[in-house]
Amino acid sequence: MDRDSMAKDWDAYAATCPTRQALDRIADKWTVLILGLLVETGPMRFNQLRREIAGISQKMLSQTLKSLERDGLVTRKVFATVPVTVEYAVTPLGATLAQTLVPLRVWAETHVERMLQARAAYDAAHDEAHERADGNAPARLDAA
Amino acid sequence: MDRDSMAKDWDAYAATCPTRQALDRIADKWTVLILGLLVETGPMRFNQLRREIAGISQKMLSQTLKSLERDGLVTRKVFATVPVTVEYAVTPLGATLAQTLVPLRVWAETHVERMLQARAAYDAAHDEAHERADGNAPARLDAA
DNA sequence: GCATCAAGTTACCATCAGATACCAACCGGG
DNA sequence: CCCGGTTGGTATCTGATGGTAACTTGATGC
Repeated sequence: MDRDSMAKDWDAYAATCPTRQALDRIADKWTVLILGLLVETGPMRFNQLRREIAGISQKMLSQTLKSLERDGLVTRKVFATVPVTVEYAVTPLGATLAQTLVPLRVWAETHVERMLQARAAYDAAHDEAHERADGNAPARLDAA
Repeated sequence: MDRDSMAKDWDAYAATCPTRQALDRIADKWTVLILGLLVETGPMRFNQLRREIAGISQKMLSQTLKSLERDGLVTRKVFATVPVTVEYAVTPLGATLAQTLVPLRVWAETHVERMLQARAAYDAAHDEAHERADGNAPARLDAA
């Protein structure tokens, strides 16, 4: 009855909880972009994904896709066509994840300007403090 | 009207877009846990965070907090108490981010079992294919 | 004088991400 | 016939990154 129907107190704040590893996998730049694309565009081929996600390397793409497939978030379908074709698609489980990942990408696109402003202000304050503290490097100690 | 209220075509799928770096920072295990904790518990001190987030090292905590402060997502307040006390709190901007990060942690806690099942199935299929390269192998269709 | 707590920093090492090159099958052109 | 181009990867090398543990600073207490 209560074998696995109930969440058994999974806690991402516990070091050894599998949730920690899961979070590490899903809270990932490439995962956000890949799942977001697959969910919005539908099934895609390997090189199609690679072209759409500018700047991703084959290694990271294939590696991330393999992880996602292993965790049941995407499916991989091979077509024995002329040059072999491989199609990736999100699973229902992956779709539920994508629904929480897409807002993350949207947040980034929406608030990146504010972050850049904050960063510039922080750096300016730091440069100022650095310059007025001393014009030269006083802490020139030998490496112990 | 549209001085900076309008997003100027930021695109996380473009390799050089700052959104990519922003996404890399916010789509991070420790960022999810730190912001989630600060938003739910309120301002916290350094070692308090360290104790609550089991398994995080001082290095990663201070590093992540410094990034978050630089990007205007948390504030750092130093109290000149007996042993110096430092309090971290989320900014309004950080709070908006936390609202999209918390569901991510919740998703992980909710669906980790399904992921573990999928992973076990995937690994079993792989081990099977690896150990027995004969007979009634279902994944032996490609005949490579 | 020594240990202790707070909040870090630093050194060191294992792992990882990124760039590049290569592979295998197939096809079209010269 | 050989060259280059397509698909979907793997292999290699290197610089960046994450984790572990030790050291720092500064006051407090025994």
